[in-house]
Amino acid sequence: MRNMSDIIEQYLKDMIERSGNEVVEIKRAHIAEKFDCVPSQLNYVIKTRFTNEHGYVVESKRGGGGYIRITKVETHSETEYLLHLQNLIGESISQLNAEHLVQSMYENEVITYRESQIIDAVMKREILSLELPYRDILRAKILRRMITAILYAKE
Amino acid sequence: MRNMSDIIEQYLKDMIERSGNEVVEIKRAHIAEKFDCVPSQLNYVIKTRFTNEHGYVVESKRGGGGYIRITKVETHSETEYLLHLQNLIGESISQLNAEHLVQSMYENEVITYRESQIIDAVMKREILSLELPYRDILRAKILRRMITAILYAKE
DNA sequence: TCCTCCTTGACCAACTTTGACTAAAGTATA
DNA sequence: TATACTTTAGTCAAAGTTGGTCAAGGAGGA
Repeated sequence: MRNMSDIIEQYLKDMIERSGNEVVEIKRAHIAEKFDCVPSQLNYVIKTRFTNEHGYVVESKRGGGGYIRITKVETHSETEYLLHLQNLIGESISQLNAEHLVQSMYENEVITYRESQIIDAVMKREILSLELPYRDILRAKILRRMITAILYAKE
Repeated sequence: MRNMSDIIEQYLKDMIERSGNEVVEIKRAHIAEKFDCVPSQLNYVIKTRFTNEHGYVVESKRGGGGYIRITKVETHSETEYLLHLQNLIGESISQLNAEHLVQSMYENEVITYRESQIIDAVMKREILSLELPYRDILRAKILRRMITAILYAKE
């Protein structure tokens, strides 16, 4: 018995998968009606579950014929995908965004579950134990370096 | 008549067993009501009887649709070894010693090559970028936490 | 008695739902 | 065109729903 946001998240991900893992285009009000919730709940779902760090790109348009389009980031080229993530990290990253990003790597089968657990462990603010903003900067440095290790780990 | 905590402990363990010795997901308030106790008693039971050392992993989520999930993990043969290493690390460790230790885990087939590369990446002094002795302390904290992740990674 | 473990509740933190208000884009009309 | 109206989506903060922490006090045994 999950909550509405989880259900909508799953519904959208199913749609994306059925579309051949590419893209889904919805009408906000239509989905809201289908699940009997307020339209802005869709914005909440998107903001918390379909961010860049999660590996999605969201576009939208208002007015007549408006839409929300969610595109899953291409991961055909693993190298390109990882470089993209490193770019996303930049000089600083929050724990939450880092975790989203790690989850994305796992879901895209770029890392194993165990690897995701190992990486997540280091992302915790209580482990990095520095004051902001230095903590987020250190986290970014570590995460970028770990991704580099993944990129070049050839046995 | 035993105490409430023991009863709840048994109840949860029975649930886990009935699930095929795997996992149980509960709502804190619901169990509290069932046993007519305050919700925080569940936290006490979990903290004293379902720890990692006991062989359980506990996850939870707050807010609507919140839950507490308890998963039983089988203790590997290398558990002793990893606990020993954590002991060895202590409060502080140099880059060199850390690398030796990671190498040892790899040679003992407790981690994969890729995992060793990922862990090594974070051990570098230029990544941790703090002054001594804080750098060695941070490294120890990170390494110990990563080993914990390996110890209790489900799946 | 003393010590350890258990129970309880006040306070806190995280996550979700809701709706009023806002902004943008399309459409009709003067 | 310019303007007004309609149709969408976006933002934000308040309220609601869970679980977490901590410390004080209680119960029971050595």
